[in-house]
Amino acid sequence: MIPPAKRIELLKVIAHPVRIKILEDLTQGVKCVSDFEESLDISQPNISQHLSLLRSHGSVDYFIDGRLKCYFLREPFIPELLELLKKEYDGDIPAPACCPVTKKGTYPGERRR
Amino acid sequence: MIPPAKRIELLKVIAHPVRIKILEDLTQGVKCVSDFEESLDISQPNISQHLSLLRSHGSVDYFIDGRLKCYFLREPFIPELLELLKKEYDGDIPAPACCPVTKKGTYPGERRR
DNA sequence: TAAAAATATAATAATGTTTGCATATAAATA
DNA sequence: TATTTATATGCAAACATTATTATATTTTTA
Repeated sequence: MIPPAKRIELLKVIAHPVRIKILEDLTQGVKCVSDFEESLDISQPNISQHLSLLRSHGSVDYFIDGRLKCYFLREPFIPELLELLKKEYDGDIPAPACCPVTKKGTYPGERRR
Repeated sequence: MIPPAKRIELLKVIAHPVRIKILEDLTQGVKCVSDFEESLDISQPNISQHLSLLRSHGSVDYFIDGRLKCYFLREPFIPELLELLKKEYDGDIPAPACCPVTKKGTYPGERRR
């Protein structure tokens, strides 16, 4: 079964260094826009744009409190993805023992890298 | 700790419907380019382009057997990601009980959505 | 009520991604 | 050796993403 288009879209939206950082920050708790101004070193409008994109994809939402907007994580897929991103692996998947098992059958050429 | 730039780059490369499908196919075993021609419904040059991008990021590699190129998964992060992508969640993360806990202190405005 | 603070929006330029198409390469076969 | 098969490459057009700048909106405070 192939992951549905929506989930792939979401993945694409998340896959940006600034947005990853925003989401990482949000796993620590609620943050308002000016908090991100401290941790992100990009302009305020740019932060708002990234937040707006994340919100439009349901990744985050906010409460309004006075003149602050207090953002929080909404999409349960995200914390697990962030965990996976940090995971370390030792070595690659081993190359398959022999090839090819394919619709075309086996070809006579010498196998090599 | 923030996932390093390389891993985010990789995520971005993976986050494309065709490439997800290619990687899904490869979790089933070795595939050559013409196998993808059957399962993907895009042109052969386009398939080669996607494979080439995946290879340049270390996601896949191939053996040559005759005139076939037999692609296989190389990046151990990928199978786990594909699993996670298929995972279902029921409902969003619950909104935090109260806000805001921020550098600016608590603002007097009424909290609301 | 005017000014300040916090955030958002719009327009734009720069950049990057994706695909389509034509062509190239390399190996196998006739 | 000419043809066919399998795959790759190069280039350009279409499209999407990103950051920047200026400005707008909303709320609070003076």
